Amino acid sequence: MTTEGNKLLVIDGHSMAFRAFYALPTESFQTTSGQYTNAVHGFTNMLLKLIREEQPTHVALAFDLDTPTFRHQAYDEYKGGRDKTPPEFSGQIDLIKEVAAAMNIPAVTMEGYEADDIVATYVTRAAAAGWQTLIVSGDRDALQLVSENTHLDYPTTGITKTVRLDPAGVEEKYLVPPEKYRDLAALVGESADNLPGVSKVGPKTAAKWIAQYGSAHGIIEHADQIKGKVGENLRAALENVQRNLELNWLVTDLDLPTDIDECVLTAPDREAVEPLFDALQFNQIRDRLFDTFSARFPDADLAAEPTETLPQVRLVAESRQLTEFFAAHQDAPISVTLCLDRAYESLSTKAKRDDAGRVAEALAVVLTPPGSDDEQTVTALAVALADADAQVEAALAQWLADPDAAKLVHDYKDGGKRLTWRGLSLRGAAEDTLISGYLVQPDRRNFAFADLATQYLGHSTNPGDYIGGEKFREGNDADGGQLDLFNGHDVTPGVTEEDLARAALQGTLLHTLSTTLHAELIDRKAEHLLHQLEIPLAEILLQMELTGIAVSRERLEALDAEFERSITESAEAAYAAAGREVNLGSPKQLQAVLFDELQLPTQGVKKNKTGYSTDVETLQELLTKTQHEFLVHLMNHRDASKLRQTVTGLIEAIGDDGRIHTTYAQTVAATGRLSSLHPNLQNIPVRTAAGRKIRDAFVVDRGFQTLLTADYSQIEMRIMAHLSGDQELISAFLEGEDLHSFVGSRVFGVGTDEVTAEQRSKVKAMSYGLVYGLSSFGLSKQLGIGVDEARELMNEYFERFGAVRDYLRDIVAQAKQDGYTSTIYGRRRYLPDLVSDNRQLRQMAERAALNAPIQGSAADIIKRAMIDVDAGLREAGLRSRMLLQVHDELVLEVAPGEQQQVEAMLVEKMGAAADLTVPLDVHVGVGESWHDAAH
DNA sequence: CGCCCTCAAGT
DNA sequence: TTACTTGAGGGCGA
Repeated sequence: MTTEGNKLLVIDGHSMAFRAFYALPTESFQTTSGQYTNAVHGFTNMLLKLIREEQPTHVALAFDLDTPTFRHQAYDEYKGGRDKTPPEFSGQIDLIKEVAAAMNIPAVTMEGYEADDIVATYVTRAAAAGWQTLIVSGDRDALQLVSENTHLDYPTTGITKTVRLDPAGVEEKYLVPPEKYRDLAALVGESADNLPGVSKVGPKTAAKWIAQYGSAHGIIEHADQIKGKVGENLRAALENVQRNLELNWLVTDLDLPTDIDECVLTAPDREAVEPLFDALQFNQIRDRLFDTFSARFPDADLAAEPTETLPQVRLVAESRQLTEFFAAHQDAPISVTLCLDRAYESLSTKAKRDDAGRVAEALAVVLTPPGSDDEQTVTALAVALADADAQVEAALAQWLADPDAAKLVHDYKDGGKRLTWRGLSLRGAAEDTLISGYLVQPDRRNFAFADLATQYLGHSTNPGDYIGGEKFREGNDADGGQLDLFNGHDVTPGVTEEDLARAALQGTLLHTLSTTLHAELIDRKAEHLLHQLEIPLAEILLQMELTGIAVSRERLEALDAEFERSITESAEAAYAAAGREVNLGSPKQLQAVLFDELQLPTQGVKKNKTGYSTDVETLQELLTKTQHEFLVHLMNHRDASKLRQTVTGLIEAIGDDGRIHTTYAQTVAATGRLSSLHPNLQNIPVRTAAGRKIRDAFVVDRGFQTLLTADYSQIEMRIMAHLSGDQELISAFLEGEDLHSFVGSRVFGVGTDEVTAEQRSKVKAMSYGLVYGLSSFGLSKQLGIGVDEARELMNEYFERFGAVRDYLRDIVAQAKQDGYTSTIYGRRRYLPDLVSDNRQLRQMAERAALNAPIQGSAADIIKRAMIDVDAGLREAGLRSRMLLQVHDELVLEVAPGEQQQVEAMLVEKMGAAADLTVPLDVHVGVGESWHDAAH
């Protein structure tokens, strides 16, 4: 029975599900019940796209089983060495099969065979019947099936991008025609299947041989004629090649449970789709599925669910509309979303990042009131910033700047900055879903609004541009047709009606999302962290970022030149010592020079994934052993390069105002710390003299008297004393003695003034190490002493400070029980890996559990201090201002005549920021530069 | 061009 | 086999 015109789509389900799994982030695709769905999501999308675009008449999915196949029986190590399937993936294959069932598409498996064999059998039958076939598979074995009527879609990146291969395509890409691909693969080997081939033989050599001898068998027969090293390798690996040939041959005559005729595509089973997609929380995909099939099967009952209704948006024409709107919604917060300039989206990521967001301007402000139950659609107002009249802009400006007018936002700090650049200001953030999302899930990487909406509201639509930038990942190409609804024309320069509607949609979702997240925070009694700590802090950080810190361009440029000279000199000296030029910044090339050419001893040298390490520690050890001159020049070169890199970064970051404006990331560090970026001002060198010169370039600006630094001394050990309640440690701080001398005296049983420098540095390393979960092994390495001596030191330490040991033990046990750690102020960090089967993961989580309450409490304390200091400055009517925060240090710029008052206020407020059983010691310094102020 | 790795700066 | 970060540059493969 020949049925010309039929077209079969056959998909290797396992390989494509895996591709989908790695292409999409797990954390963005999780149902409320916790089931991950990223692979299901990606796979289903891909399937629908293929059905829509390829219009197949027949569709089949092939899957592997967990049980061994005939290949495993023939070769024990087949597919050995593969990582275990990630737990997030498990169950998703079954869900994909359920999706297939709901769509009436067969998902075929065969005991003892792989998905590939099933694919091969379908392809063979379809070819015999004269059908066209499209294979979709991420497994290279499928290449051998390509023919005139059978093409292969092979994924390149992710799952969205594939390359379609016909016989010519296979030959172009893999250098041999499809029917010879097996021969090539057998020679080259297939690492994914743990099948080694002939060493040093890659596709090019293999293809050359195949051209010469016709096939792998031909090559084996003539193996003795092949010259050189590769010939030897070939003769040594003949068994491999034979075995590979037996294993990479696909079975084409399986007795499949579903014949190709039964794979005919029919309408999906609506009764099955609805509950399944409800459970998966796939709303957008459901619409797409019904759209796809209703075009194909007009008679089936597949009318799409009513499409989402975007909110109504009214463009404000006169200020009265705004004042009435504000009056009507006085009692409830209004969400504020921004339409950003889409023109910047086409810029490269590099260009966008270099200017740290300064490029994407706010073009329109959209204000959305809370929705009500009886009213499906709400009406939002939009103000076009480019062509609003003066009165409208004034009314908007007044409301935005009013701290008592409650707003809902996502990323207050970013939005506030963009509005400031347009001459507006933003105050009165009642809720910020960026921050509440972070407080709920501090380990999360990405807090894009759309992703939070997807996770918490199951709303996988495109809310468009919003405060915080970044469009919904799925992009617009899938629903590009929707633009027609709005004719796509701009209602104000750069902004279409759809943009406004999507911003308003985000506005309505913001109301729901903030309620959801807020409820979670109340549930864990952490709501005060949002309203009393993080949101007030965001306002302060916004001001600090806008203010920036003055630098001396001259000093930086002088340093740049100085370091550049030093780089050149040390490089030349290094080349002379090595006997040749080498890229000193390349660990790989250094390995060659150090260990091959210079023959430095490799014994005991630390290794990493690429071979012997070339980090400072290693280089220092080598220097001690060999005194080789190259090492000195290399290390000088390293130092100078690193310093120069910092300096050039700073010079590039100088703004038009002569100041450097960092950006604080408030939702990155899982412990609650801030981080600083573009540029990072929290890792400016300080330990070396050359490095400190860089700090000398941060200076007080005209109109101000001095820079001032205020830092907490040993805040983490003080928190340790407080949390553990260790009387000995507490008394150390109460007596105000040098901490490490005190600890040393107790550990070594001598008087505080008899502790030697060596003893002091040992217990100092130990004290700091404790906070990070240091082991005796680690301590021995750090101090360069034996493991036994390190263990002895730890025992002695814990003997004297027993409550510390108990605390550290209990904190891990408690975290294991609760699933999370808490800071003094209730900031949680969830550590699911504490119960992981993987020992390394588990131990990492245990160390994180030791550290999180301490580092996190320190972060909370300085945040509280910043809020109190800011209030102190304002209440006293001072002009002095905070510029930087470096974890336990604040840098301020002091106005003339305010120094004494500011100093006293800082010491008082920072000291009182937490009520611990030990005092908080604050050290203050002033000076013309950051370096001077720290001394 | 994007991704992974190594190295190094800070608290 | 010590926590938390940002960032540059090399090397490799798509």
